[in-house]
Amino acid sequence: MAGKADRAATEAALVWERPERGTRGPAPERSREQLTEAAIGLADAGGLAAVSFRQVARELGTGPASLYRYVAGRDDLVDLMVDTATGEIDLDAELTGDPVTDLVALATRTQRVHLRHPWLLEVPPEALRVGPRGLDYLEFALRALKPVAGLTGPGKLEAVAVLNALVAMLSGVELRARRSPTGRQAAQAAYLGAVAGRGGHPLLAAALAGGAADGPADGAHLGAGDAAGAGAGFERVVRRVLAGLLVPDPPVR
Amino acid sequence: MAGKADRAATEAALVWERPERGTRGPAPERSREQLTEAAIGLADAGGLAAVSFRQVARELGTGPASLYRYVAGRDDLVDLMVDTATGEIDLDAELTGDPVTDLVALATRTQRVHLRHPWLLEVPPEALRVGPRGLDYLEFALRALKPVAGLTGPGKLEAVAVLNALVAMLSGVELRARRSPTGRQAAQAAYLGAVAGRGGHPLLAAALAGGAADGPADGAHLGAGDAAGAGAGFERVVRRVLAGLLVPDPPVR
DNA sequence: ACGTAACCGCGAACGCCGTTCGCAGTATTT
DNA sequence: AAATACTGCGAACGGCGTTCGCGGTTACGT
Repeated sequence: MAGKADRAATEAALVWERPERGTRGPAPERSREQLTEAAIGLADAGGLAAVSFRQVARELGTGPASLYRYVAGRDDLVDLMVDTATGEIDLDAELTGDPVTDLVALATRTQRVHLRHPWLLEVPPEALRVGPRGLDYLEFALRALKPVAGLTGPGKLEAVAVLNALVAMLSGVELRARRSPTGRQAAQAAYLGAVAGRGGHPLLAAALAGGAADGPADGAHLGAGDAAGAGAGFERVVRRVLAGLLVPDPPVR
Repeated sequence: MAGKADRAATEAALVWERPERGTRGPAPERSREQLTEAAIGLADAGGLAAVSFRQVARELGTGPASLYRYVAGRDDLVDLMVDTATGEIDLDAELTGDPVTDLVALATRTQRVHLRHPWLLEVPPEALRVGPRGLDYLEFALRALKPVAGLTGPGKLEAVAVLNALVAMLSGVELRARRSPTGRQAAQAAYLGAVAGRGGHPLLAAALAGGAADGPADGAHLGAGDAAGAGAGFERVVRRVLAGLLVPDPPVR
């Protein structure tokens, strides 16, 4: 009784579980890989918003409806894009055996991918989206975490999640620092400066204006939480966070 | 020469810099606050996607076009929503003087707001969006960070950014753990389990299946990076990360 | 005092979006 | 040879953000 409806509901909800093509009809003229490639191209150029079924279809010389033979909807396409980008992270690096060092290196390689594909930061993190390459990534990170004693399995996964969130955020900072500020961004900076001068937020004003020990810090060229010597600071911040997260016995105070 | 065009380009790009109403015409029948309230109501119920100009207008008994008298576009509305939600974070708490303790407390209060307004996690972090209450929040965080010696001003802002990213991620974990898994989520969990059983990712399989020291960890009830005893673990993780981030001299190795 | 400039409300419309339907054509199974 | 399961895709649906333009209203400039 439940069999059929049950199967229809649970069966193949994710792309990874659906076969790329059936065994019956004519050979498909395109492939998931082609769709993904076209979509990533569009996203690299114009952000995730530029990835519409209509645009992707145009890129491939067909109509939007045709894409549904390869993919169940836009979500599937994004899944494929994310997993493909994840696959660009090099997982062949040798491990030194020191988890912090190895994860910092992994984070650096991950950030490079983020900088190459800024749309990754626009992907809504609501639904998780872990495909085959994502699983390889997790497995690699867990391998790097193997020597850590004080953490349970789920605890290690949580550490990886923290690392990913950290890399994403720092990549966003770096991206905004590189791009010449768009209208909105300039407006935010201006607003921030204006409020800082208004006197109600002295510490914020001080933090924005001064105190850069090593880098240029005129202040206005960066966004809000963005003010930081991002380039060289990346490894430093990641290392510190990981060190704090992985120590067997946390500092008590 | 540049005066007019320049002003038109830079003038009042953000909601906070535009007056709520002019001095000329009839009094507006509604207010930005009402729009914001309606929008937040819709978002609380149906996610950020449920916040459309048409829906908000319907909620207020008018047409979509009318809203443009209060707000320049959807982005402005989201700005208002975020800042209003930020205002729900209590900033009247006494500071103990220990930055880590004070920031952990702040993080906990922030998480409560995230859990009350899950749509906050769906807000694209691309554009920063810091309004008046956001500034108050930053000022408060910087006040808590005042005793920290080894960090420059921008460095402190960076630390706050890390904290926020961390809270957002952990809130997402907590939210997914509470909600009964939707179709997609269940599918992800099933896929994860299937791959774990396939043998190619032994460490991942182990991490998913075992090793929960204190909480229920059957594995399937959680998503991918989500496996963790999230509830009680929140403070622990935040404390560790902050401790690592704020130590004057980072561990060398 | 009064003309006019600036503002409010809003119906109608534009161009985009994701997605569904249905049909003609094609390859495989029975 | 019939049945079956697939492919490609034109047409259409409902929803979206946003713009235009118009009639009515208020306050400023003189």
